[in-house]
Amino acid sequence: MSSGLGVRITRLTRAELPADTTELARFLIGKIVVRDVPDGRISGRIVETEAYLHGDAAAHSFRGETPRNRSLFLERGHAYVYVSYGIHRMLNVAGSVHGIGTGVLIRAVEPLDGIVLMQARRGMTRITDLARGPGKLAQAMDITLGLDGIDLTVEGPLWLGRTDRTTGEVGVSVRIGITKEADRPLRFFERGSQYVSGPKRLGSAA
DNA sequence: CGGCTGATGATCT
DNA sequence: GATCATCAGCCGG
Repeated sequence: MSSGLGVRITRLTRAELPADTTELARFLIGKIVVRDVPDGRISGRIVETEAYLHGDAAAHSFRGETPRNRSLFLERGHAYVYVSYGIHRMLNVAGSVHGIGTGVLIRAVEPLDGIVLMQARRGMTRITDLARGPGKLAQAMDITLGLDGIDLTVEGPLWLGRTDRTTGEVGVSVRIGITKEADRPLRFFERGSQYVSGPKRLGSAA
């Protein structure tokens, strides 16, 4: 915010997170990602997610645990951050119990706090383009590999919260940018939000 | 806005 | 050596 207090955000507890990964992906719509950096707070309201499940050929965990995807196998509520296409970082929330690899990809947020910081990091000003897409989101919110594996339900540099604002109707579609298991309805988004990525035919605009 | 393409480098086979 | 859970830029409508 440019003046006064930021948005009132309370931290989510692990117990609040649905134990089913698909339910978690839907639950996270309207919740808040908070990134506390030395310069201040960057936060955004989640408007788009995708679930990646156990036994799902599109999931990074499908072929078992490796050094990269290790965090996916942590208990739900931990961060899994990885590098995509050699350049973009992606933020996921692990969704299952220790030893089972599932997760929710956070694809887009509506900027709340720290918009000036996001604009500086993104090198552009248009609010609707700051975090519309997982790579843009990570760049705007300074999501680094150093955050991989941290617990998002405790105090720290990156955590999940909620506000008292009500969430709009949640739409469902197929996931974006994958070829395996591409027909499963595992993408969730807030209908009508201007901050959602992807083609309009998937319902991203109203 | 939709469609296409090249960039880019970590990861795993 | 192949494979990407993407993006910016460019083009046409």
